[in-house]
Amino acid sequence: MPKAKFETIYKDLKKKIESQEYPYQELLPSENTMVTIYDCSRNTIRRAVSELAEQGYVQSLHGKGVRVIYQPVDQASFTIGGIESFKESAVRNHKRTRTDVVRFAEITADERVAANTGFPVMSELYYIQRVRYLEDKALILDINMFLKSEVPGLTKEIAGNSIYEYIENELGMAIVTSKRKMTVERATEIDEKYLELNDYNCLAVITGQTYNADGIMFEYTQSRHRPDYFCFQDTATRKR
Amino acid sequence: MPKAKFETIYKDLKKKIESQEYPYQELLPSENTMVTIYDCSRNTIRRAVSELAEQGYVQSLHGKGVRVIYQPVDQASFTIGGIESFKESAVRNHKRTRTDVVRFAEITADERVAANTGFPVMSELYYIQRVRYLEDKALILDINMFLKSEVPGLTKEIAGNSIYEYIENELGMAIVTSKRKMTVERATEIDEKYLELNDYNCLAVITGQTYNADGIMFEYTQSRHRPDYFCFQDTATRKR
DNA sequence: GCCGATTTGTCCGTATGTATC
DNA sequence: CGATACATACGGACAAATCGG
Repeated sequence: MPKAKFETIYKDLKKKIESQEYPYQELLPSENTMVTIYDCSRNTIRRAVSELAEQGYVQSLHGKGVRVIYQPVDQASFTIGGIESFKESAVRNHKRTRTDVVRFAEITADERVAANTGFPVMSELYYIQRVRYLEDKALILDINMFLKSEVPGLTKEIAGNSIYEYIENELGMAIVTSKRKMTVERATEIDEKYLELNDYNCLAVITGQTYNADGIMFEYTQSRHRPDYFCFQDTATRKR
Repeated sequence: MPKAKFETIYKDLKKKIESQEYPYQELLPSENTMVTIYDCSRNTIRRAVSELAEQGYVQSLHGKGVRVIYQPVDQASFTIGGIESFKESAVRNHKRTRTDVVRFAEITADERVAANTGFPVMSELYYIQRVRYLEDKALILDINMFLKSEVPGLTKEIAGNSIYEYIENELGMAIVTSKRKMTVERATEIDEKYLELNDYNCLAVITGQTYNADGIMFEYTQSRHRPDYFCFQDTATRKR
């Protein structure tokens, strides 16, 4: 799958860092050393390393070397700076999951929907509400809208499994960029109906817009999370 | 300030996108065109564009061009995928701010603190609690710990202004990487004492570790936000 | 403090591959 | 098929930071 050279190098380094062959706070081999190890140009090494830096695995220090700053995490967490589906992150954490589709409809975007989601007015959409269970606990209420023209043939059955799997494998569509916004909102009746909130009166809400490889926004999602099982991770680098 | 060529190009493009000279959904000039515009190599252009893609401003489409996917935001928001201080984001949004330092102490990290923060046991630390006001509303309770050896001479007065300004301008230290974790937590008595939570019983909590240019973790922060004024933005790209 | 070796940062020119139109 | 546009890769040059002698 990774036919690009820099990517195989990236993955190899990442694996060695995660297995602590290159431990926390140590320096990676120098770029010139890695050039001979991987038999490639310095630019290719630099590309792989900068990808690692983006993901918060390493930090490069001018004149000194590239230091590993990755520390293994214990807790189940969502998305370390990438796009990952519910199912994928569950598998990564070895958890049992279930999904209930509580609503599946086809709608046309009116003014209000368009303003909220970013879809053009009059877009034909699938509207889906799902409850996500992890180890038999209802943790997430997902509201998805998909552009019918881009994601044709969506069914309730597919929604019960993994929509992303369908989109990528069946439709062969590449998902590229996702813009997300995290807020905390008051619980609604719907939330209380489907999720066990104990006595929390609010939820963590992630709303997102996803673009495909044609630059078309084809998905709007709102993920409403039960507060005590929610964790969102992120790495940032300062722009001078 | 931006002495690097790719960075001036990056900033110029960013400005043109934000001012909608290059509007949403349009294509940027092709790489070869920009090579003649900015009088540089294609690599330099690509570097600038890939930076924009990382920040969610554009998306490049193989064989077609580079599409603008930036949309202006209305709401006051914190950090669009970067490291930004409270003061910086306030200024960016043209808001009036105030900071109350409610606690300023020097402590030594015991086992428990070390385990929570990631500092080594026995580290000498500054411990700071601050309440942040935006337009006279108490929005954030900040708990900071700084490594004394890396951030010497910190005072209550500096904490009342901007610690990052002190670190970067006075100490000349470069802040590079920040790892953050977002969760939602139940409100504590301290939270209720300092923040007006209305009847929210939880808060948005961002905990983070910051590394300087030497790869040393010099800061641990916990930012406890009043839910109704909290927004966190993020852009992700899918790794194939 | 200076000098040289090492290491990362920036930039260029070029070649080739691949997707789009 | 050819032209255009982005993607990957190479090799080389010089700058800037770090470190040891």
